[in-house]
Amino acid sequence: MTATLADVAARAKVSPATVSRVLNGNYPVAATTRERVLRAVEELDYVLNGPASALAAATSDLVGILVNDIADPFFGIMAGAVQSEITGPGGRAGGERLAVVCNTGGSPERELTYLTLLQRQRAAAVVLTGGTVDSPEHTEAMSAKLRRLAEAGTRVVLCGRPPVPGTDAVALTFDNVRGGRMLTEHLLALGHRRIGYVAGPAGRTTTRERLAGHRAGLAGIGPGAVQHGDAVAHGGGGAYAGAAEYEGTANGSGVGPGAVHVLGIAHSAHPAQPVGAVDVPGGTGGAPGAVGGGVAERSGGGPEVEALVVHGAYDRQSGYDGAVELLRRDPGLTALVAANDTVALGACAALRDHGLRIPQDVSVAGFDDLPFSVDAVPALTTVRLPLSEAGARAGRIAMGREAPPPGGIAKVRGELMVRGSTAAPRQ
Amino acid sequence: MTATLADVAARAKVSPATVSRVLNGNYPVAATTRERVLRAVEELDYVLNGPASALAAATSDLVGILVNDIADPFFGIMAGAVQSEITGPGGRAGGERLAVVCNTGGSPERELTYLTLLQRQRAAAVVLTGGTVDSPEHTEAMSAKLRRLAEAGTRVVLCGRPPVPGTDAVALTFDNVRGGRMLTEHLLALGHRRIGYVAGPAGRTTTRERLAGHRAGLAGIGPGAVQHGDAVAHGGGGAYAGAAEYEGTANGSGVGPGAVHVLGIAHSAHPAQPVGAVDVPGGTGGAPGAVGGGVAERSGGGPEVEALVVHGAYDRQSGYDGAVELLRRDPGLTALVAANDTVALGACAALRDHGLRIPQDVSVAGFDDLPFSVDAVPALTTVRLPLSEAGARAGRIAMGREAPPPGGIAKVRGELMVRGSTAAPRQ
DNA sequence: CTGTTAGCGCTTTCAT
DNA sequence: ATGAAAGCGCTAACAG
Repeated sequence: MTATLADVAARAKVSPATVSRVLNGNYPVAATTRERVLRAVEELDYVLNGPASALAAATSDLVGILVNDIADPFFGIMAGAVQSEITGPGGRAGGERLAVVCNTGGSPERELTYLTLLQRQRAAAVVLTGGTVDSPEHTEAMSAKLRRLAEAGTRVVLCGRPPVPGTDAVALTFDNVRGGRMLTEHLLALGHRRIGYVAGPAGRTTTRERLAGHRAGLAGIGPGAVQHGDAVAHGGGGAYAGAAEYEGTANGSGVGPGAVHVLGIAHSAHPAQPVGAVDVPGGTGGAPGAVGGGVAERSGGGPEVEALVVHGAYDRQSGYDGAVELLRRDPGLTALVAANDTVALGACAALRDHGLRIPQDVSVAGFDDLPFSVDAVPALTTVRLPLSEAGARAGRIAMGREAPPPGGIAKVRGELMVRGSTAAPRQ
Repeated sequence: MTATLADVAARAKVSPATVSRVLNGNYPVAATTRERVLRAVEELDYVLNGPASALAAATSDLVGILVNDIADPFFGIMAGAVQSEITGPGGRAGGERLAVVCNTGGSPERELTYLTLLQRQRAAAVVLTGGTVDSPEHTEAMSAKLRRLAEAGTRVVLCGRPPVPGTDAVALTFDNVRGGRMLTEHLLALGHRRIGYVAGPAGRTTTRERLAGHRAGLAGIGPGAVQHGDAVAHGGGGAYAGAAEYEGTANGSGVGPGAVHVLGIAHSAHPAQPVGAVDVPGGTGGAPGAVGGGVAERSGGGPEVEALVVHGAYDRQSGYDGAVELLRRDPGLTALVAANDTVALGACAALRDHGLRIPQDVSVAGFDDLPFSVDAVPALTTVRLPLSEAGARAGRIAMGREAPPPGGIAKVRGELMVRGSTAAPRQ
């Protein structure tokens, strides 16, 4: 019923091979012949059979993009950027490449399943975005799977995810540790000493990294401990650049024009009143990225700082619940750091519902700098991640249009955006 | 290099046919044989060749999802919902179906191109989300393309998009007209008479529909003109149900428990000072969904109401620019309706930058009720669209797991969410 | 520059 | 319940 290449060949009075050559355009064909073929294609309304083409050529036009949750702009922005780069001529028969977006919900099993499915499709490339479950088993399984994909000729790029040992998958990782640290150091510099932290789901790389940054900040670890000067003023879009000890390949957009270099000055912290982390009751059900959620952990903030940490999903509800819980644990806290902007918004809502003003009573900080964050009232202090740029770069690398970073790993930095939601604590 | 079905067959000492049958599981195979085959698959780390399978079986596991902008949660939410429904066993060899998300950027050409690409892949189904360019040419081209896809066995479902005449594609359309009207009637009922409207890009279905609703509201057209009672109170999540004259299949989530039936009462509008629509200068460049943007149109609000309409892209910047422009045209306006929530947020920012308070000085309303809208300060009055439910339904229909609505067309209603951003005008 | 000839790896009658 | 064999529609050597 549907026209085939042979039909076109017959109508154009050429061989199937010639039609194929015209369509793929990678082979010299006489202009007049090409004309004839193209006309036949038109007349027959012929559309190439993708599977047949892929089978014969042993390659496909499909590019897989793994995301935890496509409804979350964090992933949507990256996926869109990847997609914009894989697009354009280059696929078979002059066609474009198609993005297969796989929603894993953060589940390790689904990640693996989708990878198999993409392998089955003989995907040209696969881009894995965002964090993942942080366990040796999953890492091992992932490693094996990615190795197999690579063997089969599929290019693998990680975007916003830690490198996978044992593979040569290119990794564009976000420097979450540094970002988390900048945020907390910013708050410490403002004078905050009782800082709550609404973390993401336990057992995930992003959660762990950001939390580690927070703790490093609290502990005033190393020469990088900072004190802000002018950049502390809120309301603007102040930029922050870490000191030189932060290694890693910097992403081009990491440092704004108003960058402020900071010095290593240790903080005297509030006398400790150690508090173990608690989980947010409820609120994490069914949320994408909600994994585990029952793991309590001890604060690593050292004896001089008070640590208040709760875990929850990467969603608004968890932010709300987490803030409520933290307020219960320490009604005197003066600042809240959230796992990301969405969580921060939820936390803001909880604070308001408790009659607390932001930032007069409690400062709030997020992470990611999603588009809506600047429109929060007050605008959210956060760490801007160059999601779009990173996604685009991942896409180009996946297409072989850009050389991978040296060593196959690039650490992409975020930029501290100091805005209205953080200020010095009262009195 | 990669193992093939034949390799598995050899190792399991059966014929390729048997391996195929085991893998696809739609055929009786002796338990012991199956065991043997499965073990061979394991041992060889065999992964089915998708293209070969699709070629032989003449079907694929791919489902296309067309979106204007995957980075926009409006589309992300729908795409995610579609994806969650097409997932699960049912594809070839027990594998799942894969979602091919195509970012059209709102471009008609790209819509058509992607449809061809999906046809080439012999996609099992295609779901087209959101509005599109509203021209006879594009509709005609679309119609032809969809017809051809349907002929080739691809199921086509429209989600949040008007039906395409000449096709039997199932359409789940949003009742944007009604939503737009509810919003404007809500403002009129509050006492507003000088209402600005920041519309989407000219020439798009969604823009046209929402604007038509706005104008219908202004004109107090027909028996459906409304006056709100208790539901007007802001701050809550009041629900609104239109009068019975609204035909169309109602979506289950369209009407909340607190629905208020309204009566046909005409509004006396402010003496007219007709103002033609103007375009937002700049700000629409490169934005997804930005199409045209240079088309001026006359107000259709009738002689008794003052119409202030500007067009722009569906993004924050357009909202900002649009509000600035409207304020310039009429510094005395008391309310602003935006094309969607994102645009509304931009408008809010502009108002604040002009020293205007929301809602005391100017009321603002959006459309869609995206997740962040409730966290705006004040929370945004808007029309909630059941994006997730609609997407899920579209997915099920595309999979043949749910019967299409009678006539192949269902009108999905939005729900008016009255919140803090709208109030009675001053004095 | 164009035609011929083999497959690519799998599914599916049709036998047995 | 299993095997044999004939393609599915296209590409890619290899001739010419």
